Amino acid sequence: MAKPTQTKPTESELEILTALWGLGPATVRQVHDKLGAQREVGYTTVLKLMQIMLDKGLVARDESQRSHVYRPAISQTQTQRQLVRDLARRAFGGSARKLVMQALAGRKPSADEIQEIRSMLDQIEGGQP
Amino acid sequence: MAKPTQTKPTESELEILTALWGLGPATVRQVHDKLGAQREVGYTTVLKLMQIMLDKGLVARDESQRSHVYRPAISQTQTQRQLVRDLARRAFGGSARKLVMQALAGRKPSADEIQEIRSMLDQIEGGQP
DNA sequence: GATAACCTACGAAAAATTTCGTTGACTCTA
DNA sequence: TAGAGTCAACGAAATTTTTCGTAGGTTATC
Repeated sequence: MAKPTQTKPTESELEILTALWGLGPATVRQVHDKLGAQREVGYTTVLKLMQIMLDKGLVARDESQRSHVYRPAISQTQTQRQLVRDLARRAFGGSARKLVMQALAGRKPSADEIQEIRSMLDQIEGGQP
Repeated sequence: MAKPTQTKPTESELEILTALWGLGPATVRQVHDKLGAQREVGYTTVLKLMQIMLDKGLVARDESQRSHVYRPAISQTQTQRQLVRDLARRAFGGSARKLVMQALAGRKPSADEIQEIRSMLDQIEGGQP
């Protein structure tokens, strides 16, 4: 059989993954604190979610300490790309281009950011003549 | 009171909205057929969803015909921006820039598309000196 | 060594979302 | 005008996601 088709994280699970990607390996409490900065959420709620994510294979953990240390088990980049593709499909009729346009239009990127994006475009262009 | 904070469409609701934005005013059947091209889904399921969306104010409808004609009641652009912002927050630690980079990297945009994005960047840059 | 603080596990409720069967009515066609 | 096809309404089940209380154990503190 091929790869078991990566489970798509729910919204809450995604928030936790993002926290973990940002923090690196972390305990439930650390994740809870980080999320708490954004919104109200109980400690055991986060714990339970992370246990569920363990089952699903979204995270892994080190149990050698009393406070288990969790880490992401799926690639940040791959997950992000899947999500972008998904949003493009669901809300932009499949067009990632339109999504990008909208993301750019919706903000007011600084000159630096624009420069960065230009570089990326250059790179794409140059890399695939 | 201010605006009632636009209800965030669920995933299914979003697919329907996208269909409606694409089709223009349309009947349940038309939407159902359009969705059916992408995935399996029952007619009454779509009907029910659209009725719920009517309640939520996500769509409006013209009941003067036997087959009611639905149309989106929220702005495509505004909704898309909100969704992008939301995804940026949940999956990219709040950075729309990273989201854009990922969207660009994840595809292989044609030269035309790249050109289009460049133009957009020019416009942004020029418009806000 | 009692008490407080903290941790995991777990069950289960609560809430949100999705799905579909059934009913009663209207419309078209043979 | 009988029958087939279509439609909206609605209730309710099924499923998924989120939330939290409680129990039982470990560690730190007084």
